[in-house]
Amino acid sequence: MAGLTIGKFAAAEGVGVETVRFYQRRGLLTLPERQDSGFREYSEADRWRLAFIRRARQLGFTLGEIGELLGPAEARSTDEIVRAAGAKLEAIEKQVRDLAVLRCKLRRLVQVCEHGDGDDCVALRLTGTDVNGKER
Amino acid sequence: MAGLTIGKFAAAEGVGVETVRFYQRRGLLTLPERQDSGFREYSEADRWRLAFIRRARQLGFTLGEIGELLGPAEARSTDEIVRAAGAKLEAIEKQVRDLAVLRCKLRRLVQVCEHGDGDDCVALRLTGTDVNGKER
DNA sequence: CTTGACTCCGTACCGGGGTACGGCGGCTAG
DNA sequence: CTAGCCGCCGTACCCCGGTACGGAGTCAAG
Repeated sequence: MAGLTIGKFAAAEGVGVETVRFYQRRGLLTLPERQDSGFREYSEADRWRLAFIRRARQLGFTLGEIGELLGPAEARSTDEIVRAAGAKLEAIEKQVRDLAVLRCKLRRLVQVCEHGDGDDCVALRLTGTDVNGKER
Repeated sequence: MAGLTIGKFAAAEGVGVETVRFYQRRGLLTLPERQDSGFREYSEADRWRLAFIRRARQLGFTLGEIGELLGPAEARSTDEIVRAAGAKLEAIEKQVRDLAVLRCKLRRLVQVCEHGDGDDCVALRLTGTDVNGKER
């Protein structure tokens, strides 16, 4: 059954209590039921929602994007999610390409420097011209 | 060729004036000569330094790391640069691997959702570790 | 009943990387 | 000479994603 208190709830998804409160403030988590004492009481739906947020974060979505996926209609269609995922995928792929370039630059830097004659390779200088090719 | 005023200097490397001042505050750019008027006067060495910073940023170094590479002795050995580049390379490679996983997840998400029967694929569910529990 | 863990709330803070503001003074072209 | 940039400075603000603090109230075990 539900009835998780914030600590259990947070622990269940491996985040901190403060993080849960933070997500609530951001409107990512809906305001939970309250016990008579005023303590928050989390349901399975809440738990699912938090899991969604964490997974989406791991997938590279920002909290803002997650908010858009999650609200405000609460009834985001699968379609929208797919589109968002598609867009994110594009972004990720670009990022991967960029990183590949970067990795390549760094590799060359290391290589050249390691058995170049030292001074020849003053501080990343080579990354500006040779390696890069075009730089702004 | 020296004697660039801050605006020209910044523009020459494609950054904003405020950014140059910001780098100066961070100690990434050394305090430049001043004209009698008090205006900053940038030399080629400064220009090179700024270029270094921008390139290093593009290579994924943080401003903190750049600061360590650049100072305080000004005479960082090639060795140190190489080591830093090597370490950065490691980090980048990890990042690439992570992104690859992520990309894979997103791809699966998109694929499954696109020709699954819709409800089967409620929002990112599949990407998690077998989350059940349905919303609505 | 007491103690200690948990929860409440607002607010402030962290690090990263800038960006903007506002009042002032210098510089240059018309 | 004067308008209109450009530069000076400190400070404040921005987004992002949290994290921490402190003084209350609550709950369960001993």
